Amino acid sequence: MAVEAQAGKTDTRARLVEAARGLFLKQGYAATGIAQILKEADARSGSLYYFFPTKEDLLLAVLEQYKELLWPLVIQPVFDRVSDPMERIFGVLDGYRRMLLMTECAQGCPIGNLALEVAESHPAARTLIAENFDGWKQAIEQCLDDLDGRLPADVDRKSLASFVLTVMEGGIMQARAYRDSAPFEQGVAQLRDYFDRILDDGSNWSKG
Amino acid sequence: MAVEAQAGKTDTRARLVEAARGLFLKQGYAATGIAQILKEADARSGSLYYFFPTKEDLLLAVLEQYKELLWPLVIQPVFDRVSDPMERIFGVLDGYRRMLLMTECAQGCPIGNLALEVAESHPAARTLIAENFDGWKQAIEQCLDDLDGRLPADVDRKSLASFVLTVMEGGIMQARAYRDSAPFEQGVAQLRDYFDRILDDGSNWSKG
DNA sequence: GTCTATAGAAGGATAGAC
DNA sequence: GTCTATCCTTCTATAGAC
Repeated sequence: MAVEAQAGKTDTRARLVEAARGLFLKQGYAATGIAQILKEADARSGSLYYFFPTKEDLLLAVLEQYKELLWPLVIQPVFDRVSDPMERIFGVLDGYRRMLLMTECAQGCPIGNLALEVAESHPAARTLIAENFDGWKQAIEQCLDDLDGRLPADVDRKSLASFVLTVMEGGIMQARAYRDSAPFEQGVAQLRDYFDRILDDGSNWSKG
Repeated sequence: MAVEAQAGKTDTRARLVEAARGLFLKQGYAATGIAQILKEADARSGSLYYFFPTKEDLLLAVLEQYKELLWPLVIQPVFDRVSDPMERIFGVLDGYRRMLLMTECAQGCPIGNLALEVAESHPAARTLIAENFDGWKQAIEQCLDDLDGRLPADVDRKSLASFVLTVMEGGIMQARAYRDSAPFEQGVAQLRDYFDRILDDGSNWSKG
């Protein structure tokens, strides 16, 4: 009954978004051609331009999908596995470490890549990038709130969540530049050291 | 006597590098066309390909120039103005804050942009990007060494210098994504708070 | 070292049949 | 919604005169 409820309903749009997502991640936006996306998605240009009037609209669809997948793919799996709020934060960060290791530090954060490449020239994309960052930081902020009494009351949760993202993105950038995950791992370790110094419990539990 | 000591010696090569540098910074590498570089430099393609066999060679020249300009343009002016090692670090960071403010957060760190855009697809460029990062971190590391007794002996200077770069780059990325310098400034403030907690002098002098 | 002219491929996007 | 065919622009790069 729904508009697209027919059997054999088209998945072309989804294939195009998925192909574009992967290629933008590996090569960047400007370096990826429409023809390459079509080949990867096994689709023809008529289909692409039926769904997306311009290449930029395809980029926006990719960024919308990243927003939708943030919780189910990046946050929730960690939250399901880990209950301690502090360890949840570092569990999320560890997901990025794994991505670096799996790709030999070739691939990092897709949002970060696009942030630096298209932020200025594509205003609508920049907004979606900011919204992706917002969603990510809200997950971290929730962990900080859940720390309850362990985090001193005068600590700005939003600012600290923003700092976690800053360390994550800066660490990934260095890991990619050096093709070595060590700068990322060291940055995360410094961040943990910082948390240890902020937190009220003096047990230093996380450093063994 | 020297090879290029004639009066009216050509500056075409320098104009090409300068034009490419500015356009790569504003638009990225892939999004910048040769024709645009030629127009900006007021040169013709014959000249460009006389000096640079490929577009990538021009990129490498830009990255070499960044290496050469790091100290005279980024580090030395701060070191000349400020003597305290800790304030030198934050003086360098403040230079990036100024760049963000001057450009309404459109332009950040040129090396960081290129790191994420070309690191994987252009190996030679990636190496030069890493060398640029190395030079930057060496300047920070020198400040850390100059702190003498204020920094506990068990603190890894290299790792901490890497962390400063991580915070700088991650902060610039967020500033550009939000078109707001606040995330950068907050990140720097958190970094200073971290230093305050690490340093041996308990006076908390930097927080008033 | 610099010029003009242009090759040859790839770019994004469109038209119109089905 | 998908197909083929193609338009027009831009791209990187080259050729050859000066």
